[in-house]
Amino acid sequence: MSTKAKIATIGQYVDQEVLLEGWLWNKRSSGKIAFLNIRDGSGFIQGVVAKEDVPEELFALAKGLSQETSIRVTGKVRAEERSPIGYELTVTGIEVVSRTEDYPITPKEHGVDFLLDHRHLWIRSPRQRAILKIRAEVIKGMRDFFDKNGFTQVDPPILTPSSAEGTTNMFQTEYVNGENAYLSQSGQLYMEAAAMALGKVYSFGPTFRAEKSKTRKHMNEFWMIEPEMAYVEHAENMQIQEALVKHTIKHVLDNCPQELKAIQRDTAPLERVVNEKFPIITYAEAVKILQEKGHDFPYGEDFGAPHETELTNHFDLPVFVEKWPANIKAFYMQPDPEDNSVILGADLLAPEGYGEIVGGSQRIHDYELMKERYAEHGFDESYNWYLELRQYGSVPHSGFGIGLERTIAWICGIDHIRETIMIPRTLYRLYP
RNA sequence: UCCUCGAUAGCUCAGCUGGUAGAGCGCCCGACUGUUAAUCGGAUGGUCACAGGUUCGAAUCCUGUUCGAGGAGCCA
Repeated sequence: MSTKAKIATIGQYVDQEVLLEGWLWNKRSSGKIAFLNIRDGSGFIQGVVAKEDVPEELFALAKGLSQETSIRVTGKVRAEERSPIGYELTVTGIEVVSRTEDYPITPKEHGVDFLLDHRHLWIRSPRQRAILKIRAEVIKGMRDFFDKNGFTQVDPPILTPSSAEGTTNMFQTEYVNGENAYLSQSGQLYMEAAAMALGKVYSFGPTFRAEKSKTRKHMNEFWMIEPEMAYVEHAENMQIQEALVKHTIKHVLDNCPQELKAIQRDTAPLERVVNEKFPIITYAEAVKILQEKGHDFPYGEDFGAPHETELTNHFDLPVFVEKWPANIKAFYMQPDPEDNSVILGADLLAPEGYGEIVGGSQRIHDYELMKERYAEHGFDESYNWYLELRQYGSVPHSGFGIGLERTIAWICGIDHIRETIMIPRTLYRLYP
C-alpha cells in the first residue's frame, strides 16, 4: 500500500512510491509512451507511462483515459529537470474512480460567456485554481495584519433596516414581521458602534449592491473588509491602510510564488509597492495634475476610470487622494478644520489601472454636527442608534473599507474581478 | 437607465455587392518513445439566437424580440 501524497509537497517523496488521488487534466500519448497531466487540487504533475515498463492493460488504460476522469494513481516520484515543478511520477498503477465523457472545457481557447456558464467547472483550470489560492492568501494576510495589530473581528448584520445612505441600490427582501429589510451594502455604521466597545475592530464579509453596473470593476455581491478605530484620526488612518496593503502583498509574494508564476504575474510592480512610500495628494492637487495632463476636468466632480489610471500612472504606486469636496462624499465624513468644504477622508487608488480599492475617512464625532447632517439628509428614526453613538462617550474615530476582489484583481494582474471569486454575481448573471 | 458591439458545428471563428454551410480545435478511429494548447492521417458533427418582412431565392438585406459582452453613471 503506497503512501498518500499531495502534489504540492511531492518533493518529500523522491524515489518513493506514492498514491495520488485526483483527476486527469490532460493527456498526450504516442505508440509507446503516454503522458498524463494529473491534478489533485494542490497542484499539477505529469505522470509518465512507458509501454515497455508496465503491463499491457495498464498502458491501454492510460491511453484511453478521458479528460477530467477521476483517478487514483500510484507511481514512483522522480526528480525531473524538464518538469515545471521539478518532479514527475513514473506511473505503476491507475484506478478509475469515475469516468468522464465529453468534458466541456478543453485546454483550448473559450469565450467569456461559455466559461462563465461553466464556472463550476472552469475553476478546475490551473489559472483559476491559482487565483482562488491567491484569494485565500490575501484574506489570510489581511487577517494576520489585523490580529497582530490589536484588532478584534466583529461581524455586523447582513439583514438591515433602511439604509442611512438610501435604499435605491439595495437588495430588498421581506423580514419575518412583514417590514422591508435590505441586504447590507456596508457594515460601517455598525462597526463604528463596535469600535466604541472594542477600540480597534474589523469586519470581513459579503456585501450586496443592486447597482446596474456593468464594468470589469463591479459585482453585485462582493467581499469587503471594514476596519474601524476609536481615537484614530485621518493621517493615522492612511498609515494603517498603507501598512495593511504592504503586509498583504508581501504575504502573497512570500506564500504564492507558484501561483503568481502560473498566472504569469510580473511581480516587480508589487515589490515596489512593498518597498516604497505611497504618495498622498489632495483632491485639489489631483485635479491640477489631470488638468496639466490635458484633461478638461472641473473641480468638484468625482474621477472616472481614465482619471484614476492617469493619476496612478503619474506615480506608478498606489496613491492616496485626500480631502475631497464634502458634497460628493458621504454624510458622516469629518470636515477638515482648516477648510470646511473638504473632508478628512481619502481614497486609495491602486496602480496599473486598477483604480480605487480603499475608501476611508475620519467620521464625524460631534453630536450637534451629526444632528445637522441627519436633518439635511432627512433620515428617519431607524438610524437614531447611530446618532446615539455621538451622545455617549463620543471620540474621534476613523475607518475604511477595502474591496477584496478589486485588491485581488490588482495583485493577480487580471483584467476582470469576476475571476477573483468562485461564483461571481454580476448584472444579468445569477447562474451557476 | 444610456451608448457601442455581438449571437453560424461541442469550442474558437470565417462566410464579400443575396444563389442553399466552411476551417481549426475537441470527441471517435488509426500512426508515432519525451510530449507539455504534442504532432500526422481519417471519420463524425448545423432549426445559421427567436419572430416577422422584402425577394424567384436570406446565415447574408429590413423591423422587432431575447440573451450576452465592453463602457458610462454609481461605487469597493
